[in-house]
Amino acid sequence: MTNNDTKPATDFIRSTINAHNQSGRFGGRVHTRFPPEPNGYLHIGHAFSICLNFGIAEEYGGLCNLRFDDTNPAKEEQEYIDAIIEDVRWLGFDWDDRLYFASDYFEQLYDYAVTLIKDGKAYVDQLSPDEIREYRGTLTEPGKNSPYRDRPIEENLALFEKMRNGEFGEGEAVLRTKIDMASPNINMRDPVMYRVLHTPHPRTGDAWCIYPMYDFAHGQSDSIERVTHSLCSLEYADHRPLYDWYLDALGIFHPQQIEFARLNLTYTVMSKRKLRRLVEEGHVSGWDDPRMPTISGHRRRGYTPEAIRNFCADVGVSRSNGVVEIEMLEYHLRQHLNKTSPRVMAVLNPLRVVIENYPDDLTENMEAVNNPEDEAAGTRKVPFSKVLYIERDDFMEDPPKKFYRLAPGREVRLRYAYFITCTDVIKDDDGNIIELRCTYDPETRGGTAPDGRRVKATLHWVSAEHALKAEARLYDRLFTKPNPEDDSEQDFTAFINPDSLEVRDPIYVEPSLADAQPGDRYQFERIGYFAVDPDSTGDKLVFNRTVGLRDSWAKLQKQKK
RNA sequence: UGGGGAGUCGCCAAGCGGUAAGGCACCGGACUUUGGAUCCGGCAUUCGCAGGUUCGAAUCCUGCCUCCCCAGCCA
Repeated sequence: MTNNDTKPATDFIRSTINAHNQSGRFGGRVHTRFPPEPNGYLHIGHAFSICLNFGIAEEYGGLCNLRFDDTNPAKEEQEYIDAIIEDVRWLGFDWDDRLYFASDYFEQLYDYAVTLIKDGKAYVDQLSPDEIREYRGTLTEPGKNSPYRDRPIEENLALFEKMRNGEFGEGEAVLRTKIDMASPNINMRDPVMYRVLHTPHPRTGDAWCIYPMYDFAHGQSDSIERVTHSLCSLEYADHRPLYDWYLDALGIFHPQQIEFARLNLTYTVMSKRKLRRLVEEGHVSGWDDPRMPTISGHRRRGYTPEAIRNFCADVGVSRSNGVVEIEMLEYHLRQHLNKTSPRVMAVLNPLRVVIENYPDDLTENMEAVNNPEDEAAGTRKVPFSKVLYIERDDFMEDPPKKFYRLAPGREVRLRYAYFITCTDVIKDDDGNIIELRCTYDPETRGGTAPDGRRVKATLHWVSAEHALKAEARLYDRLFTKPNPEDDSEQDFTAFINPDSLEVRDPIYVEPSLADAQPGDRYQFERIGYFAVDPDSTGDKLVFNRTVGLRDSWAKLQKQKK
């Protein structure tokens, strides 16, 4: 299929794991985890990490946990937890009963903190947030010790307990690790372990008013879960010394953190903050707007989990920051949809055609193939009659070179039906073409001429009398620039594509679609792949264009411009 | 200017001292009852730059350049 088969599984992560397996560091065990913070919806960048974590575990016969990094109740919500679970599952991954939350470990984490205090490795600092920042120093200047740094252990113990008991307001006290205020790595300058937050937590409610920081929670959570390989993105490389420091200081099971470059895509944005803005500022209809790079947006748009997984595997992991062209994702999308989507005929921009020599009251049911890529998909009947709709783009009164479709006097094939020849063009008073008159050759039923003559084009069509009216939502890229975040002058919203959504209503689709259900995917022949939107009602279907078919005629046109 | 990472075709990415995989994109051509799909062919004398080591370097050494990340009581 793709280079998946040929690509040697020797990227730097797998090499490291192989080395561990050789040395026996983890006894040949491979256990990973996907650790989202429930503060927003998952996007395709997360899908990359999900595929990596679950994929590697599977490859090595290991396990992957789903663990929420819910240590900041100020930003986290149950709604996001639910959505994330649904998205990871939809992508096709399973964590059995290993659904965990960092908040499940709050008591244990608290005990770990007490241990560090008792070992003289942590202290309660009562410097203000501003003072802490000042004391931290800068990138080029060392920081200096807090005046509270050398408090007696007993005092720290008492103070930390007071923090837990709610005797401090937010910003009045924090628990810090005693490491090195002069470290060239800022993360090692007495990092904060706990802060006071008088905010109820989605899961622990008001049981706590102090919450562990990421650095103090993540590694210990990995350790508690016996995770062997803690895969994270590049920006955490600077945190690895701290990750290791806590585990060593506590003397507990020590997983290996490995960092990789996250996935970026052209023509979109990938930060939760920016995605949230798109939603909150109304640039899109919601987190699951089909133009969003969220998993839920892709799902609604008609993407398949397989397409996303194949894409992620094909991109590969590395440590270099890059931006993958959206075309590569679309390639995998078409690749999978082509094999799995039933074909159907739909006319998006109708032009009425009357077959003058066809009987007025006759309806023939033409046999059509459901999926030429999959014989098991079978066939169906499509009604044909005297009055039809074809695509406006499939006719030109004065066709240029290389335009093979219908034109005055020209004969083409109507897919699965007859050869027709255009005999007349009907226009309104303004000169707009409103109807075509054609004749058909009864000998060509099914699409082949007994005399062996050929036509250059095959058009899709729909019977006017039998067609169903529906709505089509045609999506284009959300941004006009490949890297909308690149501009130093303008906000990324300045590059939102004003034409990213075009609604066509009505469109005409063949009657076999009458029972289509939300989520069903089809290929509208010669046009593209479409998925039924949840907005569909009993009497009106709404189709989202997932992605267009490759179109060499359109490409030719583009080149001319 | 401190620390951490990265620089191989337009994009992603193999390569780990023996003379530049693969995929996407692009360009040709074949085939075609989707101008779809499929198939065939083309597409880096060169690996950020400059030196050096070596019979031989993208791979080793030295220096330089560029880009990304870090100064949240965010993750």
